[in-house]
Amino acid sequence: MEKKKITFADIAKYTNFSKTTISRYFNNPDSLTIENQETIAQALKDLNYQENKLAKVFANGKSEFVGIIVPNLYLHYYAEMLNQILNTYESFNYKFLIFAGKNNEEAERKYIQELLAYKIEGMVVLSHTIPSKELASYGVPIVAIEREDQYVHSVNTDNYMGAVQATSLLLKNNCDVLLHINSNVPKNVPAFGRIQGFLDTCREHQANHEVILKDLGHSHQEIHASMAELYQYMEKKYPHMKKGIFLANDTHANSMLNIIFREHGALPEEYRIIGFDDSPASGQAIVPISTVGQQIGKIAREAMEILVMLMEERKKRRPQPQTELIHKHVTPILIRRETTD
Amino acid sequence: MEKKKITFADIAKYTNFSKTTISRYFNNPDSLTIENQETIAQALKDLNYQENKLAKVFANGKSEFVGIIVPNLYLHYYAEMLNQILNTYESFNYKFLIFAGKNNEEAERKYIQELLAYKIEGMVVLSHTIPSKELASYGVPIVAIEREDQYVHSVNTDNYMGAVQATSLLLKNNCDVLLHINSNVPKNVPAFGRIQGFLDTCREHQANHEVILKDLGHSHQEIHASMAELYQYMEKKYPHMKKGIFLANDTHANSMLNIIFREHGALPEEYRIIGFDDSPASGQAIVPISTVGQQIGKIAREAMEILVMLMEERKKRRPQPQTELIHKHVTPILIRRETTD
DNA sequence: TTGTACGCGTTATCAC
DNA sequence: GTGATAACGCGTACAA
Repeated sequence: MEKKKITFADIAKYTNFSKTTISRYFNNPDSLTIENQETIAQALKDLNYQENKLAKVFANGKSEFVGIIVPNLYLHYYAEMLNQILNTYESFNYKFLIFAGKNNEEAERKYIQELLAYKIEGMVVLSHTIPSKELASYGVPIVAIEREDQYVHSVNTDNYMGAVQATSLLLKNNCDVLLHINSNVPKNVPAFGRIQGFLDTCREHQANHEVILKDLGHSHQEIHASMAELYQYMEKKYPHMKKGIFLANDTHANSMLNIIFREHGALPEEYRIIGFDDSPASGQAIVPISTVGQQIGKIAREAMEILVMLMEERKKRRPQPQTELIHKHVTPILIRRETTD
Repeated sequence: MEKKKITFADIAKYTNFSKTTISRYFNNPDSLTIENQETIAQALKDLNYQENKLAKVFANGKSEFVGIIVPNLYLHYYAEMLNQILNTYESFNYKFLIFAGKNNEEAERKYIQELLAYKIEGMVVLSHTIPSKELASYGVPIVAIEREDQYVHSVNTDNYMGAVQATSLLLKNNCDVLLHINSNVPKNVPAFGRIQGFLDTCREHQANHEVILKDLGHSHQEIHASMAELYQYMEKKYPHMKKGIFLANDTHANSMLNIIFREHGALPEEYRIIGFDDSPASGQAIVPISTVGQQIGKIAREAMEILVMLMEERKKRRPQPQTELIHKHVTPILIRRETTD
């Protein structure tokens, strides 16, 4: 194990060049003769040089770090989003410093301070706890994904359109009554569009409908219990009617499907179900569940493209600060499987 | 937006102390009088000082960075492991630089070079592509999780014990034949223990058994098709016998369960099923699936504890290099749900 | 095309 | 208890 690390000074001594020339070899190789390039290349091998980006960053101020704050990685949605963001490394070469939030403002503030201390050039925020107004005040380019975004740039799924598609599909299935089951989503988060899209579509088509908003719990057990209760409710309130249920996500949809399926030994014609997210749960359910597929890869890429643009602009000698906020929407894709006709 | 960043020099000027004293305020505050501490604290607020860890790291060489290489975040297992590792930040204060591998040796080598360039103090490797011998040669403390680990420290689930527990449960269920379905796991990766544990337990109890090792595919469709085929195979080969099936993971188990359930409208007594991992899929299946629960949180913590120990040792003036490899095993927990009696 | 000298923001080593 | 000064490894005018 080589204990002493090789620096430009060592290479310079070894090749009889100056440190500057070594530096140029890395940053502007064309300014050296081919011969000298080869000399240095050989020296790097001989000495087994290991580049030191920290020193480089320290000298030129470009850390190439992007900070990410996710609420958790338990939900497939966040894990996959992180995955897709990490994959942009190949295109943009930014490195990612990641913190998993704990639904705790103070903790997340600490994370942000830590990120700033490491001189991140930008930040992608998926966590919901800290208001966008505060985020915007940190003086670092920020792109939010699927959260309240009044004061920061953002990329979101077009939740409204997704809901319209889902609801329309249920209408085409000739359902007698349409139900939307969701939690009490605040109006200022993008996911609220799922409720609004459902309502508008139902009203437009003068369809019999009901929106059920309540805390459905977080653990699987709680969700399952909520769904069981709602099933009983629907059975009583809408007997012998074809019920089209649009659930807020695939986990909920799967839970509801399981309850119905076990009750009937199959999914009866009387129930049509559609979820949201296209999470693995939907495809691997006892009956593959129709869903609205978020284009996670596209969202991640758009977010990074905006962030990179902002970060690059900032590094210019005379930066033109982006004045208007960018709020990009990515249209989700309706995925028809077996829980709808 | 404060454009000019405040440095120790600014604070020193503002307070009429020297830079050294400012540094001491952060690293050894007790060496200052209370009075002076307060003076400096006030100055920090007045000037809105933002610490610069990069400069600190550059000066003292302790980056507090740990590199992580995961194969992907699509599988819940890796996502949750990453989650748990990230959570150790609260305890150890190490920051994580993360790369998602692409099953591509060259790409992962590039990632490792990048990590080394950022002067990571240690590395947690979950990816399988690069041999442990090469990993060990990079001169950085490394802990592997659930992968080939001949030349590096590691923390793994006790796969053998997990398989013994699963198989024993099937035996207690009075199955006439025991089947283990898995892919062709190499002998040198920890997961091979699942096969060995199954075999040893069956032999010990002189139970009728069969191990089916084949490529089951990676996409949900492929897996589903493989399972459908295996179901037909079992129906023919073991008619009217009570079949106890131990599957390599919960995704496979869920797929097999769905096939059986749809065929019979329920899970017949003739089939008993157990998976591995305790992934959400197992609990949320049409019939909650018995499984062997990996203690992901515990594994993550043990891995970081070992890594931290190694990293701290290395920072001492006269480090005592750890000579023997540590291979820690974490016992999994049998989770009995409804697919076994 | 190549070299000199200094700056980046902190810590470490001596002094006082 | 406090201060001056030299590292740390690289980039970057400015010179040659």
